[in-house]
Amino acid sequence: MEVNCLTLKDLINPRQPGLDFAIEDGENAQKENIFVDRSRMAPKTPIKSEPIDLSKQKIFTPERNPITPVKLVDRQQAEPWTPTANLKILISAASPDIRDREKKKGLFRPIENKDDAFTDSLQLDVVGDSAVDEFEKQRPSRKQKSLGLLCQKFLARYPSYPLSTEKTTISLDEVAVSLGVERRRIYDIVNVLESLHLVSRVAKNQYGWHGRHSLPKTLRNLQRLGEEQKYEEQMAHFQQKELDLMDYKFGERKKDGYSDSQDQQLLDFSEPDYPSSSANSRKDKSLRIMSQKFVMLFLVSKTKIVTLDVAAKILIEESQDTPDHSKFKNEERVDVSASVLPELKRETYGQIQVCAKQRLARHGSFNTVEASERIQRKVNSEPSSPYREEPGSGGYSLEIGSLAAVYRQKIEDNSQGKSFASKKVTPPSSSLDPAAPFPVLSVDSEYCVSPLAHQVFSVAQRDLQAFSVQNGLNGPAGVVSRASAASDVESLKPALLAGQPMVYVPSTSLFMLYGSLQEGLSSESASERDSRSSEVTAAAEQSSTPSVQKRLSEERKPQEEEEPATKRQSRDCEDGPLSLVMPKKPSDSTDMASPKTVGNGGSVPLEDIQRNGQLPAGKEVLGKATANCFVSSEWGNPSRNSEIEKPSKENESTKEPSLLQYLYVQSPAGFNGFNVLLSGSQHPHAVGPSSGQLPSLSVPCMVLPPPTLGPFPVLCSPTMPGPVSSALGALPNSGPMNFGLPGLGSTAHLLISPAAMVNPNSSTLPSTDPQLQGPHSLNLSPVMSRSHIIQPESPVYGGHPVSAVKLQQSPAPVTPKSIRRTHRETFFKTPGSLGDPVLRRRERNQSRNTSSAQRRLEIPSGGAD
DNA sequence: CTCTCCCGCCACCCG
DNA sequence: CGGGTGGCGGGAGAG
Repeated sequence: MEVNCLTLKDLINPRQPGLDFAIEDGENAQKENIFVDRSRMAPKTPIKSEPIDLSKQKIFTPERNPITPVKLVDRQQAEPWTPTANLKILISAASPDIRDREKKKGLFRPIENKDDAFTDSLQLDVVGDSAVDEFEKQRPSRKQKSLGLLCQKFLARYPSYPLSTEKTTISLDEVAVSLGVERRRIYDIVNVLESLHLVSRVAKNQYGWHGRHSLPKTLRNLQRLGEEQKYEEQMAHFQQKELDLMDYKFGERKKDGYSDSQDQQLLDFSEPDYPSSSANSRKDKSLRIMSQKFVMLFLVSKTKIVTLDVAAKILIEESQDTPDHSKFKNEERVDVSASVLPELKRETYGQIQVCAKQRLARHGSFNTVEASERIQRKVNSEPSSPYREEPGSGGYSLEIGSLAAVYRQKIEDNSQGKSFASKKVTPPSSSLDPAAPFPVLSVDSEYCVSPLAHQVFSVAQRDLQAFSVQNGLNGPAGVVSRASAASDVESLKPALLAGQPMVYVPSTSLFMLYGSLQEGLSSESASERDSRSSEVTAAAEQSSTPSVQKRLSEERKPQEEEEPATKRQSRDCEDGPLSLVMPKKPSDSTDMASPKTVGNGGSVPLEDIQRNGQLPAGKEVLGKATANCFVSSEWGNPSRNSEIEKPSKENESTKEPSLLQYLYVQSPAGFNGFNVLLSGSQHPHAVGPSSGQLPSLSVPCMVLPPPTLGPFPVLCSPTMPGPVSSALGALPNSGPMNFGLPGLGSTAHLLISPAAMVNPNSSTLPSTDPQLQGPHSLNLSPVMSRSHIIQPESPVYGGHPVSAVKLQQSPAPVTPKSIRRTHRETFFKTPGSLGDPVLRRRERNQSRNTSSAQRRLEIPSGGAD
């Protein structure tokens, strides 16, 4: 694997999720990634500065958001290598005027693929000529252009949970420009999102961004509709057929079965009358409707496995009105939907494939382990082929059960060999212990925690995957990692298990969907939330050592309860972004998928698990590498939503959204291979007032196990130092979490500090924003007692070396004040959410006052939902 | 070679 | 009638 250090640049420009993932070694994937990175990196200029002028619109913040950079990223991603991407970046970096001009010229549009020439020139300036050549060589592959990625980019531009007060307008043109794609593509995305009510059309060229607030409801409704439609049955029917077909094929028969005729019986129902669908005249509805139906299928599916084939059949049947050829189109529609919702697509797709295969192979029972192995193999073999659904080959996603199995094995293996890592990494057990107050400092000192922020998280979500992959976190089998690495977002497919615990890979979309679902489902009680997570964990269950976790969880609960109001929001954040999704019980009427853990996984007693929600997450993480972020996020989040946003604002205040979201340091000295993820710019900075409030800072950090270690327990360091324990109690997030997997034993622990630590005085951090922004110079807050200089030896991507960062650790105990939720929030937030500049600002302002310590999130009334 | 799905033309419809 | 939308064919690209 390549070394993975994130350079500041990287941090600065949050890459898109998808791309990041790709980073892996996978040949193809890497190529892409690499290029992308380069392009990103190439422009040393503040890439993020401003992506594009979305600003025109009133409230949009998306652009500015840290995430916003996504745009840039997006572009890059979209056209990663292409000069165009660079060009775009440059332009964006450049003054608005320039941008405008460019736009006018229409450079961008053509740009997508074609402008190379033009871009080249530009790029040259910024980047080296050679680079250009390379770029040209590698044009953006189709993958890069995929709808899935595009969709992610799109989503990244907007806050997941926009304040109600704020209205975000989406200008199709702007988006198209910023994403470097044609409008036509944007329509596809918008239509799908519209079907989920994430956006709604306001006027021509104008869509309103609703965010995920209503997503849970929407999903519930869809689920309900799907249930009414009896999609589940249909699916089962078709799936069965599919399997049979496979068998037949092998046997000799051919696909008769497939034919719809038989199936049609099931299909009688009429189209869903989903309100949202603006089924007006025209076909237009098709995409929207198809999307909804597709989602419905997914939601309804107990197995959570939905093959495109099956979906297409069902949906097609429903929409028979259209002529035959239409069928084909419908399939395409489905495909589009799937593309937009990559996770779903992949997952389902892959899963089915796997199952079928297995079945075929073994006529019989499906051995999870074997299955997983196969999958791994496949994944390994074709990491790079994101697109390929791998029709025969397996899927990327694994069932929890299989995943867990593999995972465990891997863990064992790893743990044995790599125990060392765990040793080192794992700081004082005490630290881990929830009860123990917070080892944060110690951790920091030991591990070089940086006072950076949570934004990290958002980034982390995206990048963690990459990290993990790179780092070799792929532990469990590499399966996950590889899969994720595979390239695009798409490759990362979470496996969703319908009633079961889900293993979720953090992909934006999925996150959104699932997170929301959870939220919605369990709207209220934190406890439920916990339970969910616990469920999720189920898969991991065994592994976890509950004791600590339990404690943590216990502590948390109280806290959570304490802060009901906040909870909601926080919850959102938590659930949403973080996610592991576990369908819990749907508190609400519908239980979407949730409710029961079906089972693959686990049978872990919920009780134990509950607290462990984290653990599970951890497991997943292990499994999927990427998961890390999520996990942490969840923990932390209890109250964080609002906060999260706030922080972001703060960043923004500086103006640039924090460029740095987090710093990834590859095994700095002393770490034994552990990589540290520092949150960047998160400071609460808060400007004056707030700063005062926040005396001490702890730095949130994540320690990533060395590549060698596959699975690892995650340690979250609460931002708070000493008081932490209390803090924990107060805030769910705050507590350090230790996730240990039983099997892991020696595995390294990840420390994640959800909350960012702020420096009380901040003197050190004063310029946080700038610093953060500044790619190169980062000052970590003095918080750290010791200063570590971390040099990223090998930059992960482009290899851009990150400038060395010095971390000063200040033993100083962090006071709660310092801690700002902001960090955390950001941390946990999904990329999209993070990005919202506007929110940040507002929140920031609002939040500023909130002193509180720790983590109480005060959510501005408005913010709450 | 097969198959997926991206591109973008151009028709549909709204205003 | 103009322009926003988006259906749908063609073909590039990936396996």
